Amino acid sequence: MIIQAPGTIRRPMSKRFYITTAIYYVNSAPHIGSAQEAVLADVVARFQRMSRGDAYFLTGTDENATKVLETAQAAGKDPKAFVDEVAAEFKRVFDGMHLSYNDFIRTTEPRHVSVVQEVFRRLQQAGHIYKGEYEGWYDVRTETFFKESELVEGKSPDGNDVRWVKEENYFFRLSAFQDRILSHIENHPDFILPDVRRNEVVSFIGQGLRDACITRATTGWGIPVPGDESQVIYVWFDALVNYISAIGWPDGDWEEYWPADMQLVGKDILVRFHATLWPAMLMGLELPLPKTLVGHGWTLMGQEKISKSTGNVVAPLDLAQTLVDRNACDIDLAVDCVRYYMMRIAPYESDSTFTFDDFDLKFNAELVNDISNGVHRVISMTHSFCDGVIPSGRIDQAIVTRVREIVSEFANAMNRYRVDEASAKIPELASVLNHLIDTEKPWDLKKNSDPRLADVMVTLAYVLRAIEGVLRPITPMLSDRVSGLLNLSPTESWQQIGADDCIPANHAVHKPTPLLLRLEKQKKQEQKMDEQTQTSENLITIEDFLKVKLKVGRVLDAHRIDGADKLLRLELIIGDERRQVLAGIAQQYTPEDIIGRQVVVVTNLAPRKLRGYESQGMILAADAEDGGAILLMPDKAAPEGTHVH
RNA sequence: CGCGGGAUGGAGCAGCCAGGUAGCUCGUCAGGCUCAUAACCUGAAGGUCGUAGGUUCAAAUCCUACUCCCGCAACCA
Repeated sequence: MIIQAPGTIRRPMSKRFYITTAIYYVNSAPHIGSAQEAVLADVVARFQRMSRGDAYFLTGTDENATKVLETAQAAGKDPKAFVDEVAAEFKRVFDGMHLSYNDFIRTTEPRHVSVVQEVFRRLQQAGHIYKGEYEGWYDVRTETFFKESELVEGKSPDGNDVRWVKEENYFFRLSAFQDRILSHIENHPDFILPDVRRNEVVSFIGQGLRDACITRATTGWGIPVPGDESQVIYVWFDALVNYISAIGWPDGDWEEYWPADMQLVGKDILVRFHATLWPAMLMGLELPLPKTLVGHGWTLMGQEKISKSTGNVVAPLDLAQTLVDRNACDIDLAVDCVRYYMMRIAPYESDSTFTFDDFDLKFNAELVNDISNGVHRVISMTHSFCDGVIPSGRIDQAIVTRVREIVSEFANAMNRYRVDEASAKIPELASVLNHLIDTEKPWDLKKNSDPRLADVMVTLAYVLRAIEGVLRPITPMLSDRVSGLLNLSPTESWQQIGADDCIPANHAVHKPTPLLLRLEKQKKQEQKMDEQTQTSENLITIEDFLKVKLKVGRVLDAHRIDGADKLLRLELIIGDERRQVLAGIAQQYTPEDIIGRQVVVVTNLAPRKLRGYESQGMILAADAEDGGAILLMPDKAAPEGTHVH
């Protein structure tokens, strides 16, 4: 959805306000955390369009990772078809969330690929890229490099033969930019926000930057290195370029956009990429750096980080749909309510927490009780006391002052990209409205035919109009409904908010209709059903289970591993087979404890290397409450190698 | 001593950088109102601001040490 926001009709300033999100890795559809970042940027963009008349908002997808190829193949799909599918899903969700992006870039698009290659060429010509070698002791069997210090008696830690191997790659002289980046950070306090993140960046860079290996041997997916088809460009080096490829660099009118005013990314990808590699790349290209990088925190699900593996993913559109299903409102408003909630809990310095209970709470308390009901009160009274016409009267100047104060606090927060702070101003404004109603008691004025009724009613309409305006960047559809009820056109520019003439004299409003309805307490039954659905989705068949080969084994020997305080290296005998298995039980069990004991072993688990040792299986243990492990063992001795079901 | 963040009434948070009566939301209790969606408004109770020292006329805020949590990184196959 490319939205021509009302504000953009006005003549853009010499340089446009350019805002970007990170581009999203196409492993799955956006969850509430990644969508939140995009909504955050959208809110800033919409605010800028209202306040300065213009903003250009870019988002997109990151599609060139080598992993994409594997994921697609695992799903039995052609990689291009796979990324097309996921990118389309991102667009569907972003459109559904009312994002007003001006452009959606995909890193597999030719317009991006050619620019990445051009960036590579220019940096190479300028001497910032050189061909180098990765070299080290290579274990051919496990395809792994080892340092001299990691070798055990001239062999790999697993006992495999190793040989000295060199692999050629291209390197970017990141180290050469270290001091320039540091001094830029020092001279531009707003370059990295918040402060916490800037400190992290400074500390990271201060430890010394190493040149970055920016190419990989090709696997047939990714952007080929110009002039060397045997290699593809490392996915991060490729992805960062999207911010300039999307605006047409090096041709076209990219200077209208660059440098970006605000680049919004998660704290995880700020330090190593957006605040180091990216500025260095730009310096190498002799391009100015973005004005501000914002590294936001995470929204956690309860106590846990949102992740696919723990299954706590909440799809934002599904969350909106639950509001519809619970008869709170229609889908357009439901989406806005999710947007509102996301902004209210938007993490900035620290992480924030999402819970369904908190969502219900803020929905009822703020969106329904304060805002929607406040709107309804004013419109209803206009009808029951003034025949549906806002009379002409004098707006209370004390209220005007208070409203303008809150509106300007909102704007100040938005200009510092503190959308969380800004959105907290909305219930404040609603509270001005509700408080005013209760203190002025229009019903008494009406009963006593007090002429002050007109003044009060127009003041109420004035506050309502301001709420409509301030809500607009966050909840555009809800704002439309409010201006609709007021029978006024949407507030277009920020300067109109709280203006003296924002309510026409003797203005007829529409009939009151509640916008949002309260949510009843989620019944326990429903929650139970949710749980059941989840479990049934997680059920496996007996065939699935039988894929896991479990056998009884005995611990022949056990050793601690230097530098590892949780891991034990166990020598197991399983039937006539011997295996080395690593287990994270060292804090509960000493080697002496378990030598000679029988354990249950998963024998067909793919081997994995830990601390330089290969683990060829997994022993079963229960999770103790304190996070420790409780080993499972046969009730009575069973011959080693016995199958377990 | 791997890096970083945090500890503030029952819950979730702000205040700390630029020391000076401890604030917000939710919850609880009491009252009010009736325009409105059992919504709204007012008031009250509830905190020795993790612990121990220090600096200062004055410390939630600055300094030191300690305890406990949480991210990341790893060593949770």
